[in-house]
Amino acid sequence: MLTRSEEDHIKAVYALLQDNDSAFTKDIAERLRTKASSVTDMLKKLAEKKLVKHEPYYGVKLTAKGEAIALQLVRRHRMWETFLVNRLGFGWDEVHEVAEQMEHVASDKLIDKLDAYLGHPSFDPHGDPIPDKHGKIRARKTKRLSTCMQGDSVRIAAVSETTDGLLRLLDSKGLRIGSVLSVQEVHAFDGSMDVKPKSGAAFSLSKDVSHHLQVEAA
Amino acid sequence: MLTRSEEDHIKAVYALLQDNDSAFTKDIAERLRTKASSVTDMLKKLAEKKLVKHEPYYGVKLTAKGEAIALQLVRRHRMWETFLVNRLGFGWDEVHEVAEQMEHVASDKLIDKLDAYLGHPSFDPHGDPIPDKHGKIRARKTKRLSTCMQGDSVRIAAVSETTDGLLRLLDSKGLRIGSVLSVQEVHAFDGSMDVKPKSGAAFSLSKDVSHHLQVEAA
DNA sequence: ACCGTTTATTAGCCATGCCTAATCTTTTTT
DNA sequence: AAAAAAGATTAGGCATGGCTAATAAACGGT
Ligand SMILES: [Mn+2]
Ligand SMILES: [Mn+2]
Ligand SMILES: [Mn+2]
Ligand SMILES: [Mn+2]
Repeated sequence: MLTRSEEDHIKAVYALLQDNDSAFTKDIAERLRTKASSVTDMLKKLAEKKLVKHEPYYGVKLTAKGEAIALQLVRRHRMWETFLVNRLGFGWDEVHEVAEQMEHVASDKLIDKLDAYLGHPSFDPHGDPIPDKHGKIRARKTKRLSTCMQGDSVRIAAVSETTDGLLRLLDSKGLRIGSVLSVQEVHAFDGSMDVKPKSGAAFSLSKDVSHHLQVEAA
Repeated sequence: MLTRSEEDHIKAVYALLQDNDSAFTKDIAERLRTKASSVTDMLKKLAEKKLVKHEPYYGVKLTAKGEAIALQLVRRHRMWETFLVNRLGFGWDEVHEVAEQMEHVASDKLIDKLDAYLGHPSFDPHGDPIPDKHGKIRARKTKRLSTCMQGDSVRIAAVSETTDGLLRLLDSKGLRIGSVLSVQEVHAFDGSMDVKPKSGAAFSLSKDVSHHLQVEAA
């Protein structure tokens, strides 16, 4: 059995490996709001348990076993977020912290039953895919809104960074998963972007925001 | 914020105080599957936090603050059990361990929403009352089936000891919360009891079982 | 009233997970 | 190429929550 801290470290490594092919001590520490030295200690322990491969000074990767655990945690996290939003009526900006705790409840039967109860959802409230019980994730071809060009018409597929501030900002602009936007103009100066929703007036999104929106062709 | 271990100790003290007016180190240790010396350490810590009153060698009681916390934990535990049985379809003999973990998820909003989602249940799947958000428990006048006499007609109100074995035994006899029984005969020799359900043939219950059934007049 | 048994506490140890400060290594800048 | 900066690891310490063994207190039976 893994401790909560071990689980959180594995999940952090997994998350960082989505963007780069090695995860670094400093970034793990930042994600977990802890210190680099603590992370080094934990990486050593996880390496002994054969859950990560740690090349000191050169970063860390997950073993197959470690990745399977990470996927299970991601599954639990996103499943609980879905429950909280779809069943209990939480806002999508309110669920992250609670799911961060619930994901550590250890019971395979619980997650299987929850999965059925929720109707085997494929995506969480932030548009992120929910791995199935074998860890399989449905592949999608998405890109960041910030990489789109003038004239592109796109649908918001997911919000990649789960900070409540960003989610509330999207709420205030009426944006949600599934919203369709056309890119009117991209400003070279600050990377901001003018977009127009299907119905309603165009408005501007900062690069900070567009960078965190995953979109697919509409 | 309390740790999981602190919470479990407070809950154990609360549970023991239901039967006696002081809780003892040995019994707390037994309930938590830990050692008496570990309990002593924890009681000292909880006493410093003003959650218990500990008279060394003479047992421990809860302060008002401690009791409020215990009631909140009991509320969470029973609420999650209700969710697991009523919504996810778990058997009443399968939920204790999982609820033991879920009760430590700290979020008042979560429990309030869950309460509403479940329709403000007053009792958990074992017939135990669920404290309301202020810690109020609906009082009932119940007694152990083992104290009943020949001729008494009673309704099963709660199963006081939550061990899966007992629950499965009750399942096998077709007994559940709300079942009505009449006491046919009490055998002095072993304290066993012949009971007859509303419909069906009479059968015998050992004292071990009747001791753990809380009943009310039918 | 005493003695043995039960129960509780204390003393001392250990693993875990965190920290700061000191010491590498690697990378970047000059 | 050397110096500086950034990043990582190691060394050493601390709080938590366990444990066993030793000791102390309370209780029950004679
Ligand atoms: Mn977590
Ligand atoms: Mn999410
Ligand atoms: Mn618990
Ligand atoms: Mn219960």
